[in-house]
Amino acid sequence: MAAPRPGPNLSRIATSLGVSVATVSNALSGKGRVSGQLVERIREHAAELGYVPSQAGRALRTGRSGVLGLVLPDIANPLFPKIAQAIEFAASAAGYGVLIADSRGDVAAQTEAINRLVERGVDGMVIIPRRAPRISAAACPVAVIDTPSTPGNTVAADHWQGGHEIAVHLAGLGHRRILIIGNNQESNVQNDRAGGIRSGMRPSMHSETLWIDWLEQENGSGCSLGLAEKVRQGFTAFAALSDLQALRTLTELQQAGINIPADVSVTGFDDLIWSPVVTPSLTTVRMDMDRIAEIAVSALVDTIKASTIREGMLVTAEIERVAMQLIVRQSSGPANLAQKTSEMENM
Amino acid sequence: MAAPRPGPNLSRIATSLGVSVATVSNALSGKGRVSGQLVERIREHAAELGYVPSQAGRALRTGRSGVLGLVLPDIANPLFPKIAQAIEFAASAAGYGVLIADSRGDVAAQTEAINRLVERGVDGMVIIPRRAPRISAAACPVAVIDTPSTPGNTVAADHWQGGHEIAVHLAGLGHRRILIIGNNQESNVQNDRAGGIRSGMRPSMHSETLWIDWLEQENGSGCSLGLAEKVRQGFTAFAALSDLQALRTLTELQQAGINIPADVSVTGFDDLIWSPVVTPSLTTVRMDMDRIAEIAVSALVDTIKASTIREGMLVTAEIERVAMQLIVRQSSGPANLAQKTSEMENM
DNA sequence: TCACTTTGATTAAACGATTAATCAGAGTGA
DNA sequence: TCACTCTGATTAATCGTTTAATCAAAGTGA
Repeated sequence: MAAPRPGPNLSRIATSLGVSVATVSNALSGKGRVSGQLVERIREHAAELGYVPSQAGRALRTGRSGVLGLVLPDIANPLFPKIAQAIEFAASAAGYGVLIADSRGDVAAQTEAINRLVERGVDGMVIIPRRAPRISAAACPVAVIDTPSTPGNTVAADHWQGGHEIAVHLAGLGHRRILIIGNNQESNVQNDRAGGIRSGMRPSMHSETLWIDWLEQENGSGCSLGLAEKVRQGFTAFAALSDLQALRTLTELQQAGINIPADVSVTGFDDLIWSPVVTPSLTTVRMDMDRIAEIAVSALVDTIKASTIREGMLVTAEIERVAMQLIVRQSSGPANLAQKTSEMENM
Repeated sequence: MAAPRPGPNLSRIATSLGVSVATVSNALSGKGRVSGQLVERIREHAAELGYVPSQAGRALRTGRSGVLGLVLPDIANPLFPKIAQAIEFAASAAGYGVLIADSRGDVAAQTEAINRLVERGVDGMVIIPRRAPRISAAACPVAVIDTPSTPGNTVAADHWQGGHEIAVHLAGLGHRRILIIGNNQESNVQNDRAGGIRSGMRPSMHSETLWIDWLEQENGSGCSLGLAEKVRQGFTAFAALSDLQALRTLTELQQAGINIPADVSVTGFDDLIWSPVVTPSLTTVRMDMDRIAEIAVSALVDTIKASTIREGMLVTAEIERVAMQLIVRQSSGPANLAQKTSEMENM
């Protein structure tokens, strides 16, 4: 009735070679004391038989599952593919598998999702929170990727600096009135990005911030952002806090007959998949997700290896902020101003 | 040195209540023969201690890990969040965890990714292939989600019917010349969608197909699609085979000063995240990923439970095609023709 | 009362790997 | 030759769960 055995196991290899299981285990893991000659014979034979160690057996004995959890409270975020890919890549390079857990945006379900991961015996988890929920200390090491200003953050892109780059870029192009377009004011990430933009503006410049969530609460989702009116008010640059909002901005302006970048400039954040292929292609700022993931995972793995028992704790990394990179494309250009004196100031 | 013990286990509960481990196991699983009274006492005490069964121990004994693998050869596909979310939801409802594996587009790495999953002891896997690579029979049941026309497909959206819906919609609006815009001709999904569109056209209608990959191989990635020229040639409808291409089409036309939907119509596929919020919002066709995932996962789980040993096989489901739903938004409208006789035919 | 079934529990053997402890034999120096 | 250290291997315990086999006691029918 019970499952016979799919593949070969240590003892099969052992009896087949006339040695003990311990020797086989030692030979394959490189621990213990086995003569080089025998090691080679065992390795060869194991490869021949297509031996794959049973994770279950190993996990039971060592107390380590070799699996990390990835918690995404907002899997629908278009940033997700990049994050998932980067984490999966870094984890599998470190010999770990990645178990995903999603709470479909529901904050209450996040705790449940985390518990599910713990029950499955993950050795640690990477959490990408949204709107900074309190990370309830789980029963394993936890690395948080959000933004440097979030308490408990392990590593993240330097969203503030990214915003700064955008502002400096726009200032250099002569823009004086910038409309910052965000989604939700409670997002730490978006706030840092907006703060960074403001910090990079010159004293002579002016900015306003428009939060789409507020607007949609009044006018319904998918409503117009009223950007044509903003153009009339003298805004020449629209700095969205995410490429999704940048796209929305871009198309709304285009539909209103406003030319980009001739009339106004639009910038985004994150360099999402569509950014290079829309017309005009989007000037944006990119986070080095591979590097962030690599730092987060290696910090997590270090903590896992250091802790003798499975205890809950927030992981810290040496480098906790990774610079964002400005990608200048077609959607940003020189400000279309009556008096172009501002360019002079730049020299 | 070795991990002491994080939580309580069966034997701790057993000794604490003065019964045997087997009895505790039976009481908690509802198998064997235990008096109702004792069952209750054991359950209470287990809950009190916060007992969580060790997956490792269970997996070792039963040969089942309770984990499914999700293989995405192209995780960067913007469709991924929806798929991942739906699969994860269906799997966790069925009591399974989801381990992701990605090959970063590299076809060769796909086999390696599958092997990694097998090594981790997944009970089965869901594979979403791209460009129909041969699914090398893995050492476990496999459900394939691609398109009904792919051999070995388990369940998928009815891409053909989705295309048909698009064509009927455009025909009803009076369009006569349709440009189908796809990415890659080798994709089964895109071919089925295109075929569906052609099948829904009336005899009087004409279509051409433009494959972006070809164009980019000549002109570089991110190049113009030359759509303004197509408009001059009399095309009034642009049916993209994915919302990403639809977006590219939309913005290129807008930038050329062509109004949508007044001058021409644009449609997409998949109802991706930006489709409702761009201006004009995108007419598209949506697949019921939740239902597809539910069918795939439950078929997979059935097969897993039926097979005594872990054997490789392609899973089949009762329902293998799920209808797509047309979402009419602002980007499609009546054809702007010189002679509007075509509308008459529709009556 | 005896043979037999039913009930409610226990015993013990796996599953497959890791690893501390042990051991036989060979080599070494005095 | 004796005592000692290495080397290279084996033994056996252990992780936590499941489950077939066993068993004692109680109930049943003749």
